[in-house]
Amino acid sequence: MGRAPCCDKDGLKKGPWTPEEDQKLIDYIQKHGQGSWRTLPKKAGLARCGKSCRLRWTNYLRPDIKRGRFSFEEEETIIQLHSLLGNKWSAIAARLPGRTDNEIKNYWNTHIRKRLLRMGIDPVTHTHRLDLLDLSALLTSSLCNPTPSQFDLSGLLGLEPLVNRDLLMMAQNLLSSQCQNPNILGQGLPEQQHPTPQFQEQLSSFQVQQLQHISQRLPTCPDEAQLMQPSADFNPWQDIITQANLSQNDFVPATSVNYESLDPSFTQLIPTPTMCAAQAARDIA
DNA sequence: AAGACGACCAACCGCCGGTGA
DNA sequence: ATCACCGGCGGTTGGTCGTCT
Repeated sequence: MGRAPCCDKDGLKKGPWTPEEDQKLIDYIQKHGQGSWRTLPKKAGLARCGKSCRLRWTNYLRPDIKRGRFSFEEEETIIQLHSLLGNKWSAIAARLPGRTDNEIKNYWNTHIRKRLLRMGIDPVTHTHRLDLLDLSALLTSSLCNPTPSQFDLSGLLGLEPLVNRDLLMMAQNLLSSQCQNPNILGQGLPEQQHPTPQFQEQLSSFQVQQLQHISQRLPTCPDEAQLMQPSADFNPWQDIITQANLSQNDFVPATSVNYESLDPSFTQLIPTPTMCAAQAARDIA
């Protein structure tokens, strides 16, 4: 049983602050300084709880607050600090003069987090994800340029603990179409490895044209700089995630992959998701 | 024109740690 | 050692506004 909320008493106002309330708070703090939040509202003539006053002051009324859009430098700083500190918003805010923890938290959740996801970066671990195009790259290289040993699909099953099984099946399905040799892929799989009817339905809406479309939009001969910096408004993984109606839970962070458990021919293709995507696009084209 | 939808963000909520009685 | 109080923190909510259909 937690403590009762500090402002559940009758008569205390909640919700948005009016300009008059703001002015009362500013006047009081300019005259007496901040602190003693519990008693401040009464002294300042405000029908608010102390907590509400403190929040209003620290997040909005403080004179040293910098308003307006975050600069590119600030954004980069937030990303770097978040990779070190995690969701320690107050610690991050302490290193960004004029910005509040609440503002940074909001900005992270509404802008940066989404941008990282679009770039194929896990916003929690700050690492690239092992995702569908990683798999497609692995499969493409292994199956479309086959040697007898690479035709053995048993090695692919080693990926199964790492990736949603349906996702693995989808990758196989995609590439079986691309390789125009679906029989190869169907061989050697135990019955339980085949996708559920429900998932097959999903697959039907996610056809090879989509991947071809994506491959056309990738640079044909990307240099390393381009590979490492996917365009902000285009991310092939996001397209695929959207098309296939997948969720984040269908993926595992690349850092959690046990590379040693994989066939060497796969691990050499893993370096970055972007590299894999470009390789897959080249192979398909 | 209007309703649906999503993005944004101020504000709230519950919890935690520090402190003093 | 225990309890109450206080300030602070991170997660979540809900109102507002712009865009889309």
